[in-house]
Amino acid sequence: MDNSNLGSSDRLLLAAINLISERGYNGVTTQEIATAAGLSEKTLFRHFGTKQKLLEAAFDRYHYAEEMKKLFKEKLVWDLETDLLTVCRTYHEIMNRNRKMIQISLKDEVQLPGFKERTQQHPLQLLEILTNYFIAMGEQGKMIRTNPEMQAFAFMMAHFGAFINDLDAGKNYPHIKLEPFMQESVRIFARALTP
Amino acid sequence: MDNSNLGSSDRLLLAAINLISERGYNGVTTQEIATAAGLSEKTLFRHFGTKQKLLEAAFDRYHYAEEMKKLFKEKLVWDLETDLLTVCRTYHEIMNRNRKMIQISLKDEVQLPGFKERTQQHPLQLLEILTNYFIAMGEQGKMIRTNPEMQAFAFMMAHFGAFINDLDAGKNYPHIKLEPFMQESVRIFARALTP
DNA sequence: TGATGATGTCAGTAAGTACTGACAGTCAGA
DNA sequence: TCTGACTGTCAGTACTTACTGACATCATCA
Repeated sequence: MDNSNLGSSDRLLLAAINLISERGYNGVTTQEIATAAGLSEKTLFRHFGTKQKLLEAAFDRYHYAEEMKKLFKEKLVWDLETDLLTVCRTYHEIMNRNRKMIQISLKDEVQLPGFKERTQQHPLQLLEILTNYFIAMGEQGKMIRTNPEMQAFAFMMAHFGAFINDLDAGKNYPHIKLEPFMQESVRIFARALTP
Repeated sequence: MDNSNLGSSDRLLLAAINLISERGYNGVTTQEIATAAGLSEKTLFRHFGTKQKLLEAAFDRYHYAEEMKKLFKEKLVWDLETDLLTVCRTYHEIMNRNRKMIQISLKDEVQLPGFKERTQQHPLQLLEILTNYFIAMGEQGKMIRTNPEMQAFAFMMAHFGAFINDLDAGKNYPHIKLEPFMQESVRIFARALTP
């Protein structure tokens, strides 16, 4: 990765995220991070003071939140199959942007207060939005009215599972691709939930 | 945990699995493992030689495989809803037994050849079995015949996601319990896949 | 030119940690 | 009672690693 156009802090942050997401916090040395950033270890400490603060800075800078609600409100067209596809496309998009942070949070040897909570904010938000959407669809007679939250949860879990499964560059099930999976899962849920 | 009835090796293995699954390989010292086992560090090295070999021994001893196929062949009754419930119950059972090993494998700082592969053997097996089951059900006219592998994959991913989500003692969605989730997911897939 | 700010080099400290050797204690079984 | 297997203690080695201080370099800009 050539980040020579970026400032030193940014290069260090990116290198830290890359390495830590692959090998874990304790599996990477400050020396390695600095070298990967094309800088000296001394510079790393001049910028961030400690290794822990480097990770905190990376965390503050590269997490994306709050965009979920907006994305949904603007895009839904109140057709179950269409909307489910939008939802899971958006979901995978956001999860992919946060991929490395989620990987770090999964490994999670570090004791960063609020680290896990913040990376897991998105799924929680999505569950709430999707549940409300299912309820509204039920009231419009476009969906069966049985167990909206659990159904939303099941839909989410299917895509969460697929995302986690794909974290290591999709090595588990190499013949299964994301796009057809999204389409089939939407078909299944649409058929099951349509009155 | 009181394992005073077990032999020294077993106590060390159990302590290692517990600690490493929580904090990662590099996050735990041999001293801590020995203390947690109620033994001295020296004894740990007398038994296993190196920290790495301790983990390998734990891995060899506490992974469960090969039982999936048997379990299924004996239990299926060729009714979609019943069988799906059996499948996902068995799945969660096996995943839970392997819980700590899967956690270690997720953190995965260690370079154990074949470690990930072996912990991920079960899902692969299950996908194959479930796909063949879907095909057979289709031939019997008890299921729609469209995309059996992807449908099996979607069902698996839903439960894989739910399992991973539950790994940290179910802290993410505390109000959602496993059993009702299993039932609802089975209902969804049964409704979607029945002709 | 000279000052400033960011960086590199290098030597070094302090702590942690995997791992060893020597020696002693305990306890079951012959 | 003797033996042998197992364990603990303790001191210590060798290596790694987060982090620091002193000093040099270099580009920019007034």
